[in-house]
Amino acid sequence: MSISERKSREKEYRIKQIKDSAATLFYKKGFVATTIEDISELAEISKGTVYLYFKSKDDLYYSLVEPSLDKLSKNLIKIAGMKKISPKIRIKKAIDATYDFYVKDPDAYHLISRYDASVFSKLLSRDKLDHLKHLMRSNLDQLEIIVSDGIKQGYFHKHNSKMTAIIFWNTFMGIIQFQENRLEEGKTDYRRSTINGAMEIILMGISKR
Amino acid sequence: MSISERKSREKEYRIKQIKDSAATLFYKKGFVATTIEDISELAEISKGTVYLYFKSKDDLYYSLVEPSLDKLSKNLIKIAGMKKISPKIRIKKAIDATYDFYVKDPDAYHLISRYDASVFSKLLSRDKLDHLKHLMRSNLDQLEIIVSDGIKQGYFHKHNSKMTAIIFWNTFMGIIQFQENRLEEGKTDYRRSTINGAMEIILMGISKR
Amino acid sequence: MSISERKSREKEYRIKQIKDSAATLFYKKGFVATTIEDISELAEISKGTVYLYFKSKDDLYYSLVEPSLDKLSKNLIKIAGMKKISPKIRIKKAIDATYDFYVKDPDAYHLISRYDASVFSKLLSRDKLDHLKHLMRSNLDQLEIIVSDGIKQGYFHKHNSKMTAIIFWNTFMGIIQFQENRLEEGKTDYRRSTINGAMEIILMGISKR
Amino acid sequence: MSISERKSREKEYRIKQIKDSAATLFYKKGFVATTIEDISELAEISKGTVYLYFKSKDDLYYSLVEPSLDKLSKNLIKIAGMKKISPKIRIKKAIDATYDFYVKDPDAYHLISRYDASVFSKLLSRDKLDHLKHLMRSNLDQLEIIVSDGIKQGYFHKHNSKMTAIIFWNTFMGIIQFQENRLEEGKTDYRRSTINGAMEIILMGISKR
DNA sequence: AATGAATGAGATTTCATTCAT
DNA sequence: AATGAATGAAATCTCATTCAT
Repeated sequence: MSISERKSREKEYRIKQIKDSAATLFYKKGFVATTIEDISELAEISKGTVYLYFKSKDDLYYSLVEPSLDKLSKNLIKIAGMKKISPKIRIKKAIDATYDFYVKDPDAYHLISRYDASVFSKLLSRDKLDHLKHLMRSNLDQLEIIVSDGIKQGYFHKHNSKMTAIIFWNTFMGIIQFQENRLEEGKTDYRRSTINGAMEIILMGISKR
Repeated sequence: MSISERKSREKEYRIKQIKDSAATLFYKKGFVATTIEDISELAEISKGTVYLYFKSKDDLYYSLVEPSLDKLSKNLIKIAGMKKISPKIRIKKAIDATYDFYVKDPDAYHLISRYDASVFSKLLSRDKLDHLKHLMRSNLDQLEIIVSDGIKQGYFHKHNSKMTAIIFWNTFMGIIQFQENRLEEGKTDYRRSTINGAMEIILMGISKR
Repeated sequence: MSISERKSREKEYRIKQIKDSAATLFYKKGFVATTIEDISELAEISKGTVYLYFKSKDDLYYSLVEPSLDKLSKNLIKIAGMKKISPKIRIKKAIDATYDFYVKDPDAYHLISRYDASVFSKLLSRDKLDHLKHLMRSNLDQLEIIVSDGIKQGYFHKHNSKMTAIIFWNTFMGIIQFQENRLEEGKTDYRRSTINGAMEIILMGISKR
Repeated sequence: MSISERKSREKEYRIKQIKDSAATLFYKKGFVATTIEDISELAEISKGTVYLYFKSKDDLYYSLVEPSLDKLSKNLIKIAGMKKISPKIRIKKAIDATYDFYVKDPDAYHLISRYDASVFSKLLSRDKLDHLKHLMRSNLDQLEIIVSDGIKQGYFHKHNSKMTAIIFWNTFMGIIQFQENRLEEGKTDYRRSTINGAMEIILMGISKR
């Protein structure tokens, strides 16, 4: 391993350290309540070092949220576009993709699920804010597309497809939140099964027999 | 009217002024971004006066959230207890009560719907926090009771009743949030109709035919 | 004296305290090297109080420089406009006005004479910076007008009037600076007489005999 | 060329690179606003390397100002000492030397002309500060010597020679500053001609006919 | 009871300087 | 000799809370 390779690897590691610490704290205490000092202490570096790698606090937040959200967004777009696959299956795939994203990067998921534009409207630049909003909106759009396909193809009852997408989306978020609270209290992990059950109910509710 | 009566009435009015202003601003800008000065200006009083009636900023927040949440909570408990009425109707009544609460005091509703324990865990005392959690949990519990009754009485399929309650609850919150965003963009108001539609779908999903 | 009168008077006094401290320190150490903490300590108040009366550090600077510079500017405009008075006398009046300004508010004078746009271009808003530049430029313009009149009326040799104005202006500033250094070393005060002498030389240089 | 020779030459070059970059930036943005990083980037070296050759930021500034000022100072001393040449001609020579210095190394000139002891009194050590002051003072002294000779030899009116020197010096600086501002605005370059004109006026003012 | 001036702790951000490689 | 990552002191500014009037 060359020196530059090692340096580059150490740099990557340092960035990961900071991002991990930030994600943990943002999740635990919220964006505003988390200070750069908190982050630097958890990452066991100095305050200045954070600014070596991230232009500002909101830049750090953005760099944490954007790639994960972007990836999920692209996955959902791909799934929504699989027109040959039945809408019911596609819905399940979309749920799987979202759950997968949640399991692989829970911190990022929480940042997204807690996302509250009003908190950041002063801190994030217009561009960044709009981009995040766009991604958030897109996820809902993909679900809507699938539902809409299901209606057109006669699988689902005629419902407002946007509304139906909202039902899926919010139920997902709500169950994760609720089940996590249960987990904290030391109970059995029913996250995946509850999600599945809930999605079944909604699918049942919208499907023709 | 005696002098003390008038004084007492003025005091009540003053407190209402402060609470209204705080609720509006907490909703519009979020808890952290709202300053005591903002609140006092909107209430047309001085900063010091706020502290005459409320111990601290978070005490003000708590006194805003608690009674509203408490009232809704009591309503839902009453509805859940109407064992003679069919679970389907009771669900609808619960939804009506929540929607009513939302329409009559949107600011308070938003405070509740955006309630994020982690943000306040540093600001609110342990008991206050626990009490709020308890009320939030209770609302879900009432929905669960109704669903559970519906299952026992053979109206609904056998599902996890807690999960079903979550579906109702989060769908409600999600639709309000989404439709409000639409309203802000100048579009038609579909809040009530979308709520109704969504609840129908979920009821359809869980009901036997 | 009513309570509000006294309060208002105390407020004025507080503002004066801050301005005086700021002017002293800006002059002694320069704008950048002077911290808000320095100012607040000299004024025997807290940091926060400075921000109670001034929006920002540059706002404080601006509020210090602008009125004084504005007053001088207006005086010079008035003098330049006294077309019935001979240019020679008007030049002397202009010098008197500037010296008067210097004596009455030496701190403001020094802030102006040290004014270096490049230092403030990052700190002062475009508007404020442009306004200050405009005032500085105006002073030179008035001198130019008088010189120009003198040339038209045959009193002065044909010279570039702008250049001649620069000679007057910079000689004034340079002498003050030099003589102040001498004063610091405990020598006799020759400020006024040296200014007079210098102005005589320049007038001699440009006048026809 | 031996290895040590090459090394030494490279070292010289490196130092020149740093100094040039620093001079450019100090002039363009001012001492405080210029960061060591800015300088190292312009010099195309690393931050650490700057500290290999200069003890500190102010040491770099000093090493930039001192030699330039020293050279000008020596030139003026030489000119002032040319007792056989008429004072009028010597004044012109002194102006030429200063203008020459300005044209050949404008960055250094600006560092000197903007030199403000108060800003550096905290940054530079006592001796360094005193030495710079001494050099600045010397330049004025040489002009004074020439003027004084002119008075003694009956060419000039009896004036305070120090004051007359100040007039020359500050007029020079002021004109450069003013004409540079004009140049920035895209106007014609009148620097040299305006300097000449101004010096003529002052000479006229002090000369007997 | 009401005011609002004053406080000062604490947040974000910058940058000269150091030091291990 | 050269690098540039890391440091941490210090600067600006905000705002919940106090308190004299």
